[in-house]
Amino acid sequence: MPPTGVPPPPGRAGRERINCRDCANRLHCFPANLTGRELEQLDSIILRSRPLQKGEHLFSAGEPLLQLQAVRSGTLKTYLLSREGEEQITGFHLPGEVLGLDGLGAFSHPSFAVALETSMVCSIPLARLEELAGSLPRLRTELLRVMSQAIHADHQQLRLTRKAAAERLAAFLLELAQRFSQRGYSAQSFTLPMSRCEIANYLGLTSETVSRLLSRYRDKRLVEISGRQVRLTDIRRLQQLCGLCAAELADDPAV
Amino acid sequence: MPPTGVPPPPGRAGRERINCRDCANRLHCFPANLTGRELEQLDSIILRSRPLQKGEHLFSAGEPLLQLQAVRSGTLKTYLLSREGEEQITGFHLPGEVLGLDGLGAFSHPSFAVALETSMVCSIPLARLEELAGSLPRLRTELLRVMSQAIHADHQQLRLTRKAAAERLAAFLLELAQRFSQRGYSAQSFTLPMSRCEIANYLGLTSETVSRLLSRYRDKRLVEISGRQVRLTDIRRLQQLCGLCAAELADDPAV
DNA sequence: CGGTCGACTTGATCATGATCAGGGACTTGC
DNA sequence: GCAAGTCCCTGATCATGATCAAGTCGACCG
Repeated sequence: MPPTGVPPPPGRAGRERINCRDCANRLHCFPANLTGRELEQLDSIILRSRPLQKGEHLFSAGEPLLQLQAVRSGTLKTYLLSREGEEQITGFHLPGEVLGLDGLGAFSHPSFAVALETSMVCSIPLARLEELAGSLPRLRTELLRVMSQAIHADHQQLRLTRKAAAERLAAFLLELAQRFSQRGYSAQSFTLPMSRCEIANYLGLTSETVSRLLSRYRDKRLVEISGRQVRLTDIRRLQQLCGLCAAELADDPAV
Repeated sequence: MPPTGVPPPPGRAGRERINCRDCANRLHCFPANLTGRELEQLDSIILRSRPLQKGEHLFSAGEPLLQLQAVRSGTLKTYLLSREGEEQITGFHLPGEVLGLDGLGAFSHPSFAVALETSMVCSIPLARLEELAGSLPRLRTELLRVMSQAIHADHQQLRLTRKAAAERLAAFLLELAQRFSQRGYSAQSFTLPMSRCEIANYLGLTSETVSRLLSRYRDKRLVEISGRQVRLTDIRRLQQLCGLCAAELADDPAV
């Protein structure tokens, strides 16, 4: 297996006492806008458990939702399972991203979360979080921010769904690159934490189509691909592609 | 124009002082689980403004988001506008449903909301809501519930996207029926508040496909259709259809 | 080392739904 | 009344991406 897409955050040994203040993910995580004392209070209710191995589930649909969970390192995917047993991936989650938001209302998970590689997660017990939210206005604001971002992201994803396959995949790669870059990794060069199949599922395509498109991108010198290792060699044209339709990729000599 | 899909809630004259306690939508709205004093406090910060006419915008992308808004009567749609000017409908909103959740983080609307028919809306100023949330734990829970439901609904919508057209439309009709029914109207017989074009846009189809499918449903005696007036004559088989693919609708003699 | 397994790639064919085109029903305004 | 406009329906054709079918590559393992 190729190396993982999301190595542990740079500049931090794994051994020391982990806390939010020093966490490399802080600015992309839940407590992005909390300060000093607030951060300490939040920190004091957070639980950090053992790493999840690749393929291990963090939670499953139907289980009670007793805590929100934030990715600390690694990558997870969340997915729904239909009655017929079809998996529908609803998201890939990088460090700093919060899981469990879809079940807060029902206090029960509607979805599954599984690690795509060895991953660490911070757990925030709901009962204590709600209690703390009473005294920390900024924490409330943060909660709303995180949830509202999730809603907006879902809408964007929904919008993508209507575009041609080539455009969807380009947008997916660019979005991944941007998220890696925000987290201090290269935007040009990274390792996909997920399989072609999972990308396809997420984008509403088949793995064959994803394969073919990646090959086409490679032939057009937009990307270099080797297994899950990706290098975006022409981000500009990938971005242009996102505004165009698939036909334009095939026909336009500029692409 | 045909009669509106969502008449004013039964049992309430329009003239008296409107409040949450007596509102027909209460149980499907924001304050579903609030009681006595809590309800009064929430009620005291809510503003009710003049009705929106069909086609009037409640808000537009880019505008500051100073209040959450709940549909009191009528129907609205929310949509995103791409740089190229393409509209993507993100939802149809019946009485009791809350608008603006996608922009809470940024304090600015990412989407547009427009009335599909004459509609009334209750506005909840954000500043006062956040203040009130500090003292009312149950209000905080409600906020989370509403947002989390929105996220879950978006995931379901995303899941639908992968199904065949016939299935998507059937699921759409059934979901609408269920929402009407929850609000005290008939689940069998209702008037669509939106055009074929808008249904198509929402479902990621074309209006031609929606038209054809409705005709096919009619031929198969699953529905009766007259303009925007819909009668679901065989809900059972529509439900079965949701688990099947389009081919099965065409081939299966049972359908 | 050979063998197996899963992930990935590539080619050929097919079907779903988009696109293009035309016509009808109904509303609104003059 | 007629004209113009919008919404809706239906038919014909086309293209995108799914499906079916091999085959390759690399990792892991006895």
